[in-house]
Amino acid sequence: MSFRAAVFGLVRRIPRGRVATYGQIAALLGRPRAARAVGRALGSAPGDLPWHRVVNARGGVSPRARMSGMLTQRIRLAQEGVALRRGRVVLSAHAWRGRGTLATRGGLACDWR
DNA sequence: TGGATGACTTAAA
DNA sequence: ATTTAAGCCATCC
Repeated sequence: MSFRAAVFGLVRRIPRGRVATYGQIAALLGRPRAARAVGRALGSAPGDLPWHRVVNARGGVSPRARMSGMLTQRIRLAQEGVALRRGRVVLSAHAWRGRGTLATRGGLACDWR
């Protein structure tokens, strides 16, 4: 399975009203330093993928070529109850804890602060 | 095969 | 709080 497919699979497990960071996704996939690649993968995500639930380490909507995407992301997040305070998601309140995400491989604790 | 490309991240200034 | 610089990486061409 390609890294990309794995990313999609994991993103689909993020519950409504919750968000994950690029780094978190990468870590959960066993590639703690592939955060950047995660973002790149989302660039070509299927239309039904809840890509809007992925934000950067600071809880903000990462800048991108087209502004429309950022707008959509903010709107979609708001629609499911994820509010942005000063332009950032309050991770302490909406961060996805991804428990049991990788029951198979051990020692993959998502390390975030 | 090799280099370019970002929806990243962290450390430092 | 902001900005810069430098790693890091799966894809794409």
